[in-house]
Amino acid sequence: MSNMKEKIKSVSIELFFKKGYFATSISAIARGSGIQKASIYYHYASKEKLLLSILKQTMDDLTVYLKNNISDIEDVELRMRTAVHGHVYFHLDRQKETFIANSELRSLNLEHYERIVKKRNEYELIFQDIIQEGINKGVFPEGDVKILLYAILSLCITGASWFQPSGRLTADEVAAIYEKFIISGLKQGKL
Amino acid sequence: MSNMKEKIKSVSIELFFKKGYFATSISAIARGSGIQKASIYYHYASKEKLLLSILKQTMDDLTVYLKNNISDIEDVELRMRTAVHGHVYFHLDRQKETFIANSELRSLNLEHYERIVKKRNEYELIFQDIIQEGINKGVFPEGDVKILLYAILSLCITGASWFQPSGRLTADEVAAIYEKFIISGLKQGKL
DNA sequence: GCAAACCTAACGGTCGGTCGGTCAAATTAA
DNA sequence: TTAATTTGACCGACCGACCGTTAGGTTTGC
Repeated sequence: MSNMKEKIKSVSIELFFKKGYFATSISAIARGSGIQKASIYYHYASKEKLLLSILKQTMDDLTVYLKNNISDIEDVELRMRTAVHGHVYFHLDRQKETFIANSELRSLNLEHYERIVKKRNEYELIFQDIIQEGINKGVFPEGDVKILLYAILSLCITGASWFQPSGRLTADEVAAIYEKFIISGLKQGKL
Repeated sequence: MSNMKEKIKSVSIELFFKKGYFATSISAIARGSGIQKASIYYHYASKEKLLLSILKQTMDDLTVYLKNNISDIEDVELRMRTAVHGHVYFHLDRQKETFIANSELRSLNLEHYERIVKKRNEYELIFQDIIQEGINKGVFPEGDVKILLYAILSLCITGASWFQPSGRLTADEVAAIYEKFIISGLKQGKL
């Protein structure tokens, strides 16, 4: 993997995050990368393939990260805590990519869209299984698993949109706050 | 206000919601409205003014709705409950406009952007005041007001992105669930 | 000397926006 | 009451700018 290919990707992440996919031109990406726009096509077949490559990598990294985090944790509550913490942390740590992954899905064509959604579903299923197991074992009270799932995931995801790395709280601190908040909510009572 | 002007706006909301602002062309809006694209400019001075008009109206309606809801409620906890419930309900009831208002802010130029952000800040301040008053009066425990605020607002807002009006839950039911969840979280303990 | 990495130049197409004109309905003037 | 004029709503044709993309030539490092 050449340096320039990575450079183009990181410049694209910056611009897609700030302006959005459609509002970002290939020329702007080229300008930011210090090359001519035609040269982009030596590294990426099309603008959409460039976006796809960002989304694909982000989703893959996210899933691997989650699996590694919870793989050898037996206790359901602790597994949930760890999963939430990691979820938040990843979304804050890689704020721009995850924001793009959530806002530019619709910019993909149908085939690519379905490829990414499939990955996202696999990721969500891991969370859903933990919640369900928690309910089955009586650790969490009965509740609407789907609503719980979406509430948890979206709460953490939007955290990424206001979080400022230079702010007074670190990603780990925010993750800890959210972890506590969500576990409280989960154990609180019927949602 | 002519019929066609409203028609153009509602078609735009539909398209901006589905495809995004930049991915929606004036031609497409015209096609959906049953007129030629030149005629759009009889009703709106530019594409961006059209977007601005949607965002402006949505934000104004949202603020009026909130103020009306909580105006004569003395008890802080009840005021917070009502505010949250109304916030969620509005975002579900007018799902598409609120989604656009949150995703297409960056599509505005600086001047228009600041106009809308100012409105949003006013809205958020109402919430923040309720939280702060609750803390002052000891109804809610000490906590980071800003983080609480953003957690609450964003949780409700993202609800609008997965909510399906034809689904098994009504907007009011979802609002009730979120209301309970958030109040629990607020009263739970230090965030 | 060869291939990877980059360039210049240009392509067709679409974009937001403008222009002058049409045409029925409303308004005014006779 | 009718003729003349204005107005509101819209259209078809067109503009320059910019878009993503391609073709083909040039440089650079091994």
